[in-house]
Amino acid sequence: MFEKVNEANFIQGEHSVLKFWDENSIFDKLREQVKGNDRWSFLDGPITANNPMGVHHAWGRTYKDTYQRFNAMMGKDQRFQNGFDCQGLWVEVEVEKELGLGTKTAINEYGIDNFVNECKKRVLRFAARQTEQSVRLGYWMDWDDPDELRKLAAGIGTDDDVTYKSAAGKEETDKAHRLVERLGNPEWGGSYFTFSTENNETIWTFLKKCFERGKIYQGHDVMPWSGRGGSAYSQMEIAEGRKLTTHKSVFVRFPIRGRDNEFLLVWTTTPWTLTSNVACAVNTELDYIKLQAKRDDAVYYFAKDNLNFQRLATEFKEGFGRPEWKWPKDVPKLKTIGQIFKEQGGFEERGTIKGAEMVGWEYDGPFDELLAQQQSGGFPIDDKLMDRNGVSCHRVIDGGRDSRGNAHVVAGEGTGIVHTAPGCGDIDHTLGVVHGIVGIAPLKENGCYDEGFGDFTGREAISPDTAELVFEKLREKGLLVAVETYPHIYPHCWRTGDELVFRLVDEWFIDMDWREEIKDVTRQIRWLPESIDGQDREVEWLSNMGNWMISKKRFWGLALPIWVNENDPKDFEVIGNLAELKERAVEGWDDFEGNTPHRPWVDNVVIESTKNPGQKMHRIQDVGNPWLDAGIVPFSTMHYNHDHDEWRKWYPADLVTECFPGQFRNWFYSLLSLSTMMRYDETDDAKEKRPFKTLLGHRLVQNEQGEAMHKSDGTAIWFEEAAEQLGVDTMRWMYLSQPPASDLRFGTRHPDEPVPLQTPDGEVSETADGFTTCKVTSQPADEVRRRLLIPLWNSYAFFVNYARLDDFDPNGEEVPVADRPEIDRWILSNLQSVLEVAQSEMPNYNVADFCRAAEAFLDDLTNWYIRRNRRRFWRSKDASDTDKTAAYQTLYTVLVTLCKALAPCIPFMTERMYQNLVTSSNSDAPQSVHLCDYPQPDAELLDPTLNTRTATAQLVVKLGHKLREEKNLRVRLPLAELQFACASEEQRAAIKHLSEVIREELNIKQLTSADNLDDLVSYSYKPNLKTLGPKYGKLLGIIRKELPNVDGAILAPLRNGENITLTLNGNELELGPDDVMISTEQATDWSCADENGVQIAISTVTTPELEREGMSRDFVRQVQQLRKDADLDIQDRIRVFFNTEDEEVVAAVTEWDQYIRDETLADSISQVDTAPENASAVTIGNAKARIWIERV
RNA sequence: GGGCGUAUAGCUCAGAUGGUUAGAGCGCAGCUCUGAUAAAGCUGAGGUCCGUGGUUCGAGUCCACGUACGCCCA
Repeated sequence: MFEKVNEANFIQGEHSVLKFWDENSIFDKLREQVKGNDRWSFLDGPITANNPMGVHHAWGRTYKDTYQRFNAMMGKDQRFQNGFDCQGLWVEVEVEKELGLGTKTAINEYGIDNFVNECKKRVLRFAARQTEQSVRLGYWMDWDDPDELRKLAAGIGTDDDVTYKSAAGKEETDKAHRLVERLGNPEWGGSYFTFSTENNETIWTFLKKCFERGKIYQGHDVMPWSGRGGSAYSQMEIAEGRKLTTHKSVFVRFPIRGRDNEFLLVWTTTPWTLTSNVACAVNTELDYIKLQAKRDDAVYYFAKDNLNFQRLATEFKEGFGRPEWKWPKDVPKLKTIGQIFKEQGGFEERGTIKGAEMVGWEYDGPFDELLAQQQSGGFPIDDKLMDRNGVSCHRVIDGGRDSRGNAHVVAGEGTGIVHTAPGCGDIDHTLGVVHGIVGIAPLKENGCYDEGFGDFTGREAISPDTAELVFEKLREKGLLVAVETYPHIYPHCWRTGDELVFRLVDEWFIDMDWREEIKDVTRQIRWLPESIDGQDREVEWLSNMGNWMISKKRFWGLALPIWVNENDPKDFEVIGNLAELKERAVEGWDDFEGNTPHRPWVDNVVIESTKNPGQKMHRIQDVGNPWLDAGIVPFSTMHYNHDHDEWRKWYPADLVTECFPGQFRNWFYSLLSLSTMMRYDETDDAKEKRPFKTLLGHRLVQNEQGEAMHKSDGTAIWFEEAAEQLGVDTMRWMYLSQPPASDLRFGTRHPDEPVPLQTPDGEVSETADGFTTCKVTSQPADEVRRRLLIPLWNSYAFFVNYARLDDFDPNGEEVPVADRPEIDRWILSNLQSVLEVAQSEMPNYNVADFCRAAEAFLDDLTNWYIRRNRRRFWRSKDASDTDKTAAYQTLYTVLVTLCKALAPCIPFMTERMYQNLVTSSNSDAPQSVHLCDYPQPDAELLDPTLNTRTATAQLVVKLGHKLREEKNLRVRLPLAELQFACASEEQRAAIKHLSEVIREELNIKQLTSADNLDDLVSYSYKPNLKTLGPKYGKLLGIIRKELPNVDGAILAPLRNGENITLTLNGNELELGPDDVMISTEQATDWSCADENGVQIAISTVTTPELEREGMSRDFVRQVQQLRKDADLDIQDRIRVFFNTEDEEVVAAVTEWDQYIRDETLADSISQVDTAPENASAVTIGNAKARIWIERV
């Protein structure tokens, strides 16, 4: 027996389903059920376990869950392994904040071991949080118990033994860090953690292969550097951190040696680098102006084109290329150089010279008194350049061209004379090497000036005070020409927001000269959605990227397995795994053993050089780029190193899905590169090297206005806020039905409106992380509920509540489908079509199209099938009523099948429905909808003619409604006749076949088929331009104008398919039936319409008999409303009373007494002289009446 | 600065191959229907199809230039 269905209470229902799954271990049963079957391999991209989840994380996770659930219902064995990204600067930054440590020095003082332990703890804590949130989303993965993870977090850094219970239920007792390094291993199950020893060691394997191919090298280069972070940034990281900012830029003059009162005019946006100026670069082909200032007769040289160049004119008008990068309000428009000199007293032009003539000029630098400028060999000292120093190198050089042939020095923004500081700039550094000039690298790791820079020593480069000091000193020396505020896009640290500086560093790189191999692999992969051209984007990145900087001078991350000879920096080796390290170790192994291969523990293991026996090698202090951690997972999590056969089973993954903006140069890139290298010595087939077969990308989650949501201004929606206010099934459908190539406008958070959330543990007013929970509104969510969830629930409730009254037994003998009415066969046929879509689109990772088909089906179900069939369900019970049984069986089949088909998408609601519909009456059925087989379309039930036939009837009904509307004839008023004519015999047959349905829907007494409706309509004729255009060309204008005026009698043969000839404005034309389009207009007493070859006319004449019948239906309608208002049960009987002064109403009620009583379950209808106060005033026909009811 | 893409109703977007009166959903207004429905149906208002020129009998559609916006790369 079904349980009565009440209001949906979606969110409460979700919590009860979670409980049901948990108590009955449904997910475990699913895994058991598919174990050993054919495989479907999904590879999860690790989520950064550093913060709680927001709604933007839930989109991808919904895809992951839905495709896994679908494949599980299709019987596929899977790994179900979630991943957490654990290592890297982003964790360090948060832990630094927690601990109040601002600098690397502070971390060193705190103790690297303590700090690294805190990082591990933070990762474990947030992994626990994200696990809880994911479970709430209904995301089925092999989760660790969050409390077990928290237990491990608490144990890290203590000497206490911890007993940990793994996801697979195994218990193990050990020191916390020794347990933690093994998380995600095959015996324990659970999520993978990129800080695991398996993961780190597999990266060592990768780096060793790179080393064997000679791709690892140490670079001595100027790189973007974060002073606070104490670290260089790779190309990928810089791309994430570009911001619009303003700097004080400065025009400065350098006195030319040997020329009296003549200067190079130089401009820079980074005044701090002037301390380290070594040379000036010009473009040899450019014209340089010689300009004499009136104020002091000084002569300046700079590019001629720059004199009146409107600097940043476009940017002033239009901003810097992104909506949020408008010109800053408080920054004035930039002046031209000419204007600057005019304001300073005017100038005279004294001719021009070519840049080439200036090359070789020597000049005095602005800070030649600094020790660093005077030190032989530069700063730091370069042994090969001991014969020169900064001061002696000051001369004009040729800026040259880059690899694409573009000049480094161009006219425009600056002065055409580029201040060159090889210790402070990328191109500068290259130029320095080419021209054999010394470098001066002023900054230490912390971003402050080193010794040797006078008053600057110890100052922070990016501090505005430093720039002021530079200006002050230049002013004293008479070198300052002008200072201005200059807006530009400048690289910033992507996490801390700090400005980056350029600094000479030693970092480790992978030479990416094997990029063609990676491109070949990229081309073997299917990139979805097709519209975003993912493959092209990836290939383009691979073509343009530079060598991969993999080192970072930080603390928490992969310990790069590079050991360097202490006597010879060129002698280094890469170690491929811990066993190899143990074998090679000559010192420090015993202290290290038992710790994870992280800093600081691994740092003290010393090995002996192979090339130089007897010499010791130490590990470099750097940690690795975190994208190595995420890129190795197709190998590490599938046990490449320890169980190659197992790995072979799951590699390559069938699917990877992530939010794509940014990932082409991050995770996708690292996956492809690492996989290509890992397999280089195993296969030559690019297909065999691909880490995944298909990539499904999706775009970003935005607010309802289409703007980015930010944590900082309170517009980012926390996962719980949405889950407990909108419902998770709702959210999932929003994600799944959204085209992945477009941003999802999710909803709006109202940071000023705190609301408490109802949870199973009671009401909460903040998230577990301490954020106040605020109101979230979402029109898209409302629409999903209105379009999908509510109608589905109501269909289900309708079925169950009537089935209960009738004691319907779902296990009873089936009425053969062939014996059921057409409408039953129609909805069953439509159901098969939906299943066909599921079977074609779900394996194609196109769930959105399936969602669309399901919504369209649900619309047919509620607004046609159920509405049309209500009477079959509510008529009185009769055991031999096979038609009624057929109705129940049909709707039951539809609901149960739909439940299964939608289960991967909306797992909660379908489970609730399934439990009541199926398991309540069938103990043999699978215990959960998610343990069912995914429904397959049944070809026998699929009948396309049913669909077109019904569509034709629906079309007639639609046209009929339209005509009633136009003539203001309400549907309750019966009309006498509808005539129809059709273009095809098929349509005529369909309408005849379903004439009963049409009559009921339109409340029309009689349907008449006609060959044509000529007597009821007149025709109008229009030219068919598509056929006439090619024939008559320019005459078309005349034809269009004149054809409607031609006598209808002349054109009539066209309607019978005959050709005609006519003369228009002296032009003789021959017209065929295809050349003219004919439309209908109506005659008196009839109203006509046509569409798709179906033409109908309804009689608009009413009679007193029809009016009275219409009034009786009005009366019924009003009584039903009263029943509803009184909250009566559908089987309650009533007595009806009415009061009116209109005789027609009395006549109608008397005439239709039996009908009204049947329809309203009324025992009696009585006319009463006076109505009580609360009687309802209604309109019956055109008359007034008051009616009221009493329950019997 | 280079490359790619987009521009259609208040909002989100459809509109092969050029063709008559440019559509849908949401929102808005009105009407209708309703013993499951927080529904549904119909009608209506609302358009400089970014601008300018061109090709054509005919351009939202093709071409050129311009403008704005987005993405990628410097």
